Formats: sequence, structure tokens, C-alpha cells
Amino acid sequence: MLAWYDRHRRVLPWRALPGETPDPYRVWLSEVMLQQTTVAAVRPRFAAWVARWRDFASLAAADDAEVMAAWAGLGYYARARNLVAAAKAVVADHGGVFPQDEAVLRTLPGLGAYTAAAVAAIAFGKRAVVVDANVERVVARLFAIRTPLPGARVAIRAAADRITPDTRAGDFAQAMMDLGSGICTPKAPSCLLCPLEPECLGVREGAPEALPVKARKKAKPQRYGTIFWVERDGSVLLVTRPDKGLLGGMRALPTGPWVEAPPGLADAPLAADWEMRNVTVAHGFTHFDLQLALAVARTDAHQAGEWWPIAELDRAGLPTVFAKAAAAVLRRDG
DNA sequence: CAGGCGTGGTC
DNA sequence: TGACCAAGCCT
Repeated sequence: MLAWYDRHRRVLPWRALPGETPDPYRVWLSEVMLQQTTVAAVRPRFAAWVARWRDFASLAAADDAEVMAAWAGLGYYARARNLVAAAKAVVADHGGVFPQDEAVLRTLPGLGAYTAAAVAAIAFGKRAVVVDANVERVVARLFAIRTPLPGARVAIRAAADRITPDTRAGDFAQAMMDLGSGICTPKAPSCLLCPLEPECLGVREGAPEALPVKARKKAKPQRYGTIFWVERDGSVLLVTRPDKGLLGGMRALPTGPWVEAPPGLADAPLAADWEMRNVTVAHGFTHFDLQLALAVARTDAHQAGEWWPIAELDRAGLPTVFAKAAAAVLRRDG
């Protein structure tokens, strides 16, 4: 794997070149951004982020609203809150120096088993067993582990531990992830190009693409809501959602709870002459699908909240579902 | 442990 | 075209 990595490693903005010393801040940031998120989506966000907050100290001192806006569109917004919390903890509890020990890293908010191991190995050269979805797939095929996930996790982790080298554990982890990303892919793996093919029990037994076995996913329920777009003097009313729960801490358009049947004008943020638009906006979340109605009004009231200039709405940092709703309103107005 | 938690790309 | 999927974490 290490020889294959030396020949085929991807060049990525957060990855040290051979002979370079990794920057722990950049390794950590990239690992968090890459949680359940593609390299293509992370690439431009990583560049913008490190240009704005280049180290732990600057991030620990960052403005919360600006941080959340910078994360808008990346999803799983708890990651952004945890980044700031972890940066503050590094400054307050660790003298501004990122801890190198996997167990200590694990205590920082947003660093779970995978990320703590990945940072220890990649940033600090420690031996750590790094198991993400790529490694799970490669290992399940290499050893023909047919137990369905998540039950197979114990066996997969033990197997990954056995093949992790004592030196260059970081390169080994990144090699496994590059292999899983480009060769040992979920649907149609390129086994002819794989350095592990001669030893792969999944190949020997046939149908490696069927591994790992996963449990069937449950159907997503449908929910409905109404977005309340209210204008005053060329500005629109925005709110900030509570820190916990869906889209926590993010700027948003006012909306009531999302429920099993279309709620119409229930839970409007203020009394006004609401007009229902004859279009809806659909959006899929991880665990439910959402269909939004749009209610529009003008007001002179001094409603609590943030009146945001519509011409600068791009800079508000709205999560995608609200950006879609805003675009739908403005498409007809504009 | 199972479920909450986003989004955009891919086939 | 919709279902699956991506460098998971937290409760």
C-alpha cells in the first residue's frame, strides 16, 4: 500500500507533499470538512476558510455568526460550532498547542474515533487505526467479511489494526482512503488496477462489489412547511435558529414547525396581509423530505429579527433549503 | 444502539 | 430520476 501510495497519491490542498511537515490545523480542519462530504465540495471551502482563519488562535477568536455563514451550504452544521469550540479548548486547555495523543484528541468536540485517529496519524505520525467508510469497504472486501454493517465494525476494525504498519501510519491511512475513493469504489471497483487484488479474498470468492453488506435504509417521511418572506424597505426578515437541532445556529427565513400536512399560514412571524405563492420548494434532508409553501407580505412593523438587504442575500449564509426558497420568491419578483 | 443531523454528485 | 452515497459525530 505504501509503495502504491508513493506512486499514486492524490495531491490535495490540505495534504503535505513528501518531505513537508503537515500543519495540524489544516489536517484537522480538512478532516472535519470531509466528514460525510466530498473532496470536490470541500476544496473551495477549505481554501476560503484557511484564508479567513489561518490557525487555532484566530478561529478561537472568530465571530460565531461569521463562522456559521462561512459553513453555509456544507451541511451538518454542528461541525462548524464544534470547530470553534475545539479551537477555544486548544487555546484554553492546551496552551494553544494541538494535542498529539489520540485519546486527548478524542476529548475535543467534533473529534470522534475516526477523526482523532486520522489527525494523530496524518498530522503527528502516530500509529493509529483509521477506519472510515473507505477503509471499511476495502477491508471488508480484502478479508471477505460478510457480516452486515454495522455489526461487522468490530471485525473490520480488528482486521484494519492487523494491517496498519508501525511507521507511516498516516500515509497508510491516506493510501487506504485514496484506494477506496478511486479504485475500490462502492459500485464497480477497478480490481485490475488494485495493488491488493492478488490477496483479496473478496475477489477470490467472487463479487467483491457486493461487500460490505449493509442494512436496508428506511423510507423517508414527507413533511410540509411554509416559508414566510416579509419585506420592508428592500430588506427581508431573517431569524437565527436555535443552536441545537436541525440547521442549528444558522440564519434562516422564518418558518413554523415542519409537519405531516401543509400548515398554511399557521405560525407566521407577524400579522400581515400574507399572499400564498402558487409554487412550492422541495428539499431532501437526511431523514425526511420537505415540501415548502411560500407566503409573501410587506410590512412597516418593527419586528424583532434581522432585516437583511435583499440585494446582499448571498452573503447572509443561508442553508441550502432557505437559499432555494429565497430563489423561488425572487425568481418571480425579479 | 439507532436515530438525528445536510448537501451535492453520481449512475 | 430517484436512490444511493461521501474522509462521522453525538445522544
